[in-house]
Amino acid sequence: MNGLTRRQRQILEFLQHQHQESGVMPSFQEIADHFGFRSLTTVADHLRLLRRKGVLAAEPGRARSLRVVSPLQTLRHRVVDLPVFGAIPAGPPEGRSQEAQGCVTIDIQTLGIKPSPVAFALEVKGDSMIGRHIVSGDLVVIEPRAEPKAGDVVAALIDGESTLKTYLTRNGKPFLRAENPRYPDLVPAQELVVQGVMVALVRKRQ
Amino acid sequence: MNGLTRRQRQILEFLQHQHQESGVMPSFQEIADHFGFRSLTTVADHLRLLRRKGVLAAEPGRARSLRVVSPLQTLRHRVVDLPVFGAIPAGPPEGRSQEAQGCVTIDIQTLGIKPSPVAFALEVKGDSMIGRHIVSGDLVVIEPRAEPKAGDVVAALIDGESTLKTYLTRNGKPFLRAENPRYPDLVPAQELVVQGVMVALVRKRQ
DNA sequence: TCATAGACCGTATATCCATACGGTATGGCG
DNA sequence: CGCCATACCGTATGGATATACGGTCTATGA
Repeated sequence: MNGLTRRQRQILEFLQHQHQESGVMPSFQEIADHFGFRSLTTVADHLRLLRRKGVLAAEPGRARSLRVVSPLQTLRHRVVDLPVFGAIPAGPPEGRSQEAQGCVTIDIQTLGIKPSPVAFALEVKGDSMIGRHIVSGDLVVIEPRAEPKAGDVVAALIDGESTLKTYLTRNGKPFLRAENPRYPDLVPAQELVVQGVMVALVRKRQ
Repeated sequence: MNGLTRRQRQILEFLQHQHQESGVMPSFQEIADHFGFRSLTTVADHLRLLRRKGVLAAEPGRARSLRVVSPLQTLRHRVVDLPVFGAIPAGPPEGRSQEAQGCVTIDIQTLGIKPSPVAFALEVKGDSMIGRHIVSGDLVVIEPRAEPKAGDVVAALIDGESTLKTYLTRNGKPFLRAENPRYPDLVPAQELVVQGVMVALVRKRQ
C-alpha cells in the first residue's frame, strides 16, 4: 500500500486524530497508553520507523513536536474560522461570535483575502442574485473592511435583514441592484448600511 | 476592548501564530525567549491571567497543552486538505499528491462530505456549466467514490481532459449534457470515464 | 497616601518527556 | 537453517517543562 505496516498506519491515524481533537500531539506515554504498550521504547521504535519512511517529522528533544508530513503540506496555507450568520443586526457587529449559527473553516489562499478577523459568512436566501450565479443556499464570505467598488457584490442592511446586491454608481451616486429581472429592485443607497463586500462563495450539494 | 491588556493580546497572538506555523504550542521557555523575558514566572503570570479571563485553556502539568479558547471553537469541525488539479489523467489517480497544483483546506461540514481521502478539487475553465451556475474559475470539489445519480454534476474524462457535465439517463442509458445552449454537447457515455461527482464549489473574487 | 493590579526578575523542584541500552518473540525469505 | 525486519518489554537518565515561593518597579485609582 503505502509502504506502511498496519500498526504504523494505526499510529499515524491516531496522531492525526489526536492533533485534530486537542490541538496537541500526544506524548510517547500517551501513545503507549492508547495502544496498551507497557514500554515507551515500543513507541519510540514505531515513530523512528515512521520518520525514516518520511511520513513523520519531529524536532529532537522537543516535547510533543511530532508532525505528520504530507506532500500536500508544502502547499498548505493558514486557515481562518468564519462565523456564519443568517441575518446581521445593524452596525458593526460587536459580540458577533455569540450569535453565530455555524462556522466555516477555510484557508486564506482559497478565500483570496488576508486573514481579516472581522470577516464572516452569510447564507443566501432567494434568487435575487441569480444573474451573478449566486443561488439560494450558497454561503458568501463578506469582508467588512473593503471599500465597495462599482460592480462589487455587497451585503446591505435593508429592513433589519442582510441582503445581497450589486453595488453600482451612476453620476457619482451609488445605488444597489438585484441581479434578477423578476426583482427589478433599484434601491437608493442613502439610508442603507453596506456591511461588506463579497470576497468568496462556498456551495455545497443540497 | 476585549478586557485584555496590550501585552496579553501580544502573547495570545504569538500563541496562535506559532500554533499555525509549527502545529505545536510554544513552551514557557520559548514564549520567554520570544518576548525577551528572563524569567519563566513572567510567562506563567501572563498565562494565568489569560486563563482567568477565559481566553486560554490548559491541562495542568501537560507540556505544550495550551489552547486558545474562542467562541467559534465549539462550532468548529475537522478540516481536510484537497489537492487541486487542472486536468486529471485517466484512471483512479495514484500518486495524486505529486501533481497537485494547489491545496484547498476546508472543514468537512461546509463541504458536506465525510472525510474522504480521495476527494480532490478541480478548477473550472469555460462556461459550459453556466446553466448550473458554475462559472469559469470556480473550484469544484469532486468525490470519486460516489455513484452518480441522474442530475448530478460529474467530472468526466474526455480527450484526456477533465470536463464538467450533468449526468443524466434516458431509457436506462446514461449520457452527459453541457448546461449551456451554446454548447449543445450530448456525449454518449460509453467510452467515457466518470471520475467523480461534484459535492461542493468554492468561488473567490477574481 | 495607601491599595491594587500589571509587568517583570531569580531560584527552586517535582514531574513530564524523549531517548538510549539491552532484551524476547515472531514471521518472511533465500 | 540463518538473517533480517517488525513488534514488543523493562529500566534508566538527562534535559525539558510547568509551576510554586518570594521578590521589585510602576502606573492608576480611591
